[in-house]
Amino acid sequence: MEEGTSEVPRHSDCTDDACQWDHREDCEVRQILDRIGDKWSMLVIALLDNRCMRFTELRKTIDGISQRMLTVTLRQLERDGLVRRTVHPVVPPRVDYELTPLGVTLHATVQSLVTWTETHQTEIAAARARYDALNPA
Amino acid sequence: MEEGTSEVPRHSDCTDDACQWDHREDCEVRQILDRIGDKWSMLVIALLDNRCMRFTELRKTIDGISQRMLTVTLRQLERDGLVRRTVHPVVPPRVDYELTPLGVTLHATVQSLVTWTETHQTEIAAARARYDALNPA
DNA sequence: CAGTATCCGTGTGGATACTG
DNA sequence: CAGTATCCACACGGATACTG
Repeated sequence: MEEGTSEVPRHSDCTDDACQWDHREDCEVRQILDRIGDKWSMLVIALLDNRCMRFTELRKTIDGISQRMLTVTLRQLERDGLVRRTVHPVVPPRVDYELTPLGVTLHATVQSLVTWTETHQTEIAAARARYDALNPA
Repeated sequence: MEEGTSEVPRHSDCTDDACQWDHREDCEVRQILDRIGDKWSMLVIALLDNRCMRFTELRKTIDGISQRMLTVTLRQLERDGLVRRTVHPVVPPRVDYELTPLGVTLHATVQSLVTWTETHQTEIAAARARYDALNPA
């Protein structure tokens, strides 16, 4: 924990305003980006937009997710303050999940990334085809 | 390859406009998001903004990346049409990397995610601390 | 229903050595 | 300098079984 290095360690010769974040392994931005970039978190965030969903409802909607990974993902998102988990003391148990206000703001940002991907997926597919044609296995 | 299911398989009870993409495992959006969400791609995209950089320059700037992973990451980005690789036939070799126009558009989108993270990282840290306090290991 | 617990396969990525 | 080529460790995540 070398907290002594108090300066923001952006790379030394960076003079560009757009280069706002550093690139250390322990960079907090990267910690959070790793969460967002994991296999399932974005799917859950996207689904919970404006909506409250139950565990099984999420499980059925997200194709291919295992019970374990849904639990793990929801716990992480809850820990990060992005999702609120509400347990109803009934039998059988009922647990609702919804975005927190913080989660809602993330959803908007993630949505723009999704939109970018949708907009450009044909270009990317074309680029890949071109590359693969020029670079045989 | 069940191309027969021509309908977009968004979850059946979704009536929300914000729910624009489906959640299948083979969803193209997810393929691309997986690339963007991998360990190093975003770092490279972020660094190449408005700039042309050499291999070693990237290597030195991105803390913790191995030679292998930088090569792999750059090749994937090149294949996706996001980065252009230029080899100068000199000795010793010189290879420059820069964003393509498509890569530039992605950079803008990624940057908004980075900005979100920077803006909210203290909130997330607080939420984690709160959660960890309530949920002992 | 909404989980936990356990086991285990695989892919991602790190370390190291070598090369045009 | 800018890579390839191998080898390998470990975290991620899937399958299965069990439970309050």
